Amino acid sequence: MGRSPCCEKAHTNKGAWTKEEDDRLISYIRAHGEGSWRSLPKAAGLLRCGKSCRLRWINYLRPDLKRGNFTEEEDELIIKLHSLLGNKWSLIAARLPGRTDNEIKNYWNTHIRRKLMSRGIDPATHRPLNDAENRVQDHEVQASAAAPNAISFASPVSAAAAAVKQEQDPSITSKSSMFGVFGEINNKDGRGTLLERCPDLNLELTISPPRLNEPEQPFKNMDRSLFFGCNLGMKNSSDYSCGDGSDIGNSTSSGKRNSGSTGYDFLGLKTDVWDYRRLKMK
DNA sequence: AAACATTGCAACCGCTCGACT
DNA sequence: TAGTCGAGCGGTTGCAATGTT
Repeated sequence: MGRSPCCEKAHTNKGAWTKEEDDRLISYIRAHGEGSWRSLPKAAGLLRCGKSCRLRWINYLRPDLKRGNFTEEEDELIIKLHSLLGNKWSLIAARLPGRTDNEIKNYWNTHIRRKLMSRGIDPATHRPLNDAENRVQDHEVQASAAAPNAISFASPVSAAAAAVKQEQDPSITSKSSMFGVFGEINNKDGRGTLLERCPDLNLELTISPPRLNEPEQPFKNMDRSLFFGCNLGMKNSSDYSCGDGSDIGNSTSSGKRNSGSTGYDFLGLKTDVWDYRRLKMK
């Protein structure tokens, strides 16, 4: 038995929204609030899919949206956030009040990409376009790590695939870390590029400790658990080391282990593993 | 003025995840 | 434990607006 469709497609409108539909949606949400998108269209008298209503509200009708052109400051902030987060548009949007993920995504694809290209910067990697030396060879890494030195939120599947690849091919280094933090810090002392690149950027990430009793062998449970173990490429620095989870899976460890500890010390918080899903923007 | 090409963005689609039963 | 639902996300598409020839 398959999952039921989100709406009866035969009886729903598609395409551009009319003024009347907008008014209906606005007045319904004003009266009843957001949520229950599945039942909303019927209750509001709209011949639309609930998903479509949600999108229309979030991306266009919400009263707190900031319309109009992006400012230069917003441009730069988006670039910085993208260099750190990759194509995590919702996370980027969370740092830009009044802007939506869809809007930022479109803006990135139409304006900022071109802007970076004109500066000679690869928008995918945030490195100079002719910086061949820095090209990452592993395809899996390229697909999931939009930005070297960036935190990647690779899927468990691709992470597992990377792990298998790494086991099969020892030449694949920690750059293709299965646990989703890619790239290396290229500073001579091996410290802090990630933070130094954007010293004025306040991400205010809320990081919670890992769940207790996290499975010790993540491979057995990879579809349910993605570990945000990481070394941030700072494997030679005791200041920035943290779990990359590789020892858990008996793979090559690329993280520096704190002596006498059962885990790594990420930002001073000792832990075995991190779950990126618990990383939330304030 | 017309035809064609390009751009920008709203909307859709498919997928994933957490919650619930 | 497995199935289902509701919600959210990122990639892609379609089309109107605009620019160019």
